[in-house]
Amino acid sequence: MGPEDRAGPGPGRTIACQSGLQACVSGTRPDTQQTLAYAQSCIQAEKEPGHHKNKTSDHLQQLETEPGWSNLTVAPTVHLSNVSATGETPYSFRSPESVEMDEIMAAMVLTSLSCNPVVQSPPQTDPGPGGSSSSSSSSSSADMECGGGELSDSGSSGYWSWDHGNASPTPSPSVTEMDSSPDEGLHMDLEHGEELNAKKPKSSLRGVYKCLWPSCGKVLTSSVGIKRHIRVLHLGSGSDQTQREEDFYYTKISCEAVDTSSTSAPSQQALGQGSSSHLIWASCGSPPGSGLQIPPAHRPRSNSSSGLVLTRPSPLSQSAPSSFWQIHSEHLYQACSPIQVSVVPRSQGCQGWTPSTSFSGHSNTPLVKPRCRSVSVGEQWLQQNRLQPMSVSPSRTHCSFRKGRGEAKKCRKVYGVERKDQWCTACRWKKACQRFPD
DNA sequence: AGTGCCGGGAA
DNA sequence: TTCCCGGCACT
Repeated sequence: MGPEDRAGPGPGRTIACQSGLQACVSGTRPDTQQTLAYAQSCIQAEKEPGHHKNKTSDHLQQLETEPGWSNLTVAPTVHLSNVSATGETPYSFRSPESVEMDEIMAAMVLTSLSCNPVVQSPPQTDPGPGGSSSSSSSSSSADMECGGGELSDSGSSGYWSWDHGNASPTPSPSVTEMDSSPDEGLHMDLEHGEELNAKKPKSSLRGVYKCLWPSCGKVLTSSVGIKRHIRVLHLGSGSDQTQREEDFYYTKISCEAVDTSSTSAPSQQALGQGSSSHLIWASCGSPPGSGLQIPPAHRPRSNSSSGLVLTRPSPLSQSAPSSFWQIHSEHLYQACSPIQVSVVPRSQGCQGWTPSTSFSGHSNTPLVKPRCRSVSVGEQWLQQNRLQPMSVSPSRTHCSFRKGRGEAKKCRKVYGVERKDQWCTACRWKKACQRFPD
């Protein structure tokens, strides 16, 4: 209700304007997007004077009555003084030159801010039980959650493409899912992603291809490009085999090509769950991965990626049970076989989720180790939600494998000694289990 | 006996 | 640094 409305052309602008103003007034560093939205909206406002005024005041009233926005009391005030002060002697009063100046100013603001990472701290209180907003809160909390503020549609150039029809900086609906149970989170990632797409018919979906190579987050817009990138930078000029393996190392990410905020949001919300995470877009000025290349010697096993890598299910990960997003997280020990988690019904009691090694036709023989030891979704998930270790995927919660020692099953128990190759590396090395930490 | 993993050592 | 394992604590 709320957010969807706000996502619309008119109200969205107003909200954005308020937020921007509030941020400015409160002295905190304004959120880039909000500020952008503010600038943008003001520009827009000036271009359509009368219309703006009515809408603004109407919407302000509406806002003030909305519980979720009650904390924005400053904003309306400021906004009113700003808008109506100039608004009563409205924009029509202005000369074209002044309008143009404002546009220039706005452009400068955009330019100066667009490169700043978003360090958000809008202390947006919980909208409360009003339910108006699971997603209204998410609209800004998404920004909060994500560390990937540097996301930008067009990188450091400072140019922000903006879909006016979709001008609201409403990030994505999906952040609230972090509060929900982890498993739901996975589901909701998916669902929200779809919802998001459904809600934004205007923005076109575009696929980008992300390099899954550890520590490389290169994102390219063409599969050919990403293949070349992988072949050249990671695989080296190699044999036929390496040429065929390029597919293993990238994944396609669907993202919205137009709307910056919504593009970054779904990824951000996933990213935000991890520490020191970042999503690297190829279009960004300096993708960390681009300068960070792994010497071929480390290729086969090195799995420590410097950040969370967000992927869509690729050929590598399509069998992930319910997760749309894969998270690569850093391992102390290079963890994990390239396993895919799939729930295999087993007759023998509660073995629970049984990772099965089906890595694109690779066998699970320990000798043949695929190059990319990607983290299984389940494991990624566990690691990602290490803070909430008790809640696990349903397939696991069904089974009460709570044994006395510790609380979690370790690789040994889960896979058994006979499948030691599927243990996490730490377990194989008789170290503290990384996959199922206590 | 089975398990988890620390500490240490080999490569 | 990576990998492995003896050995201990614990169940």
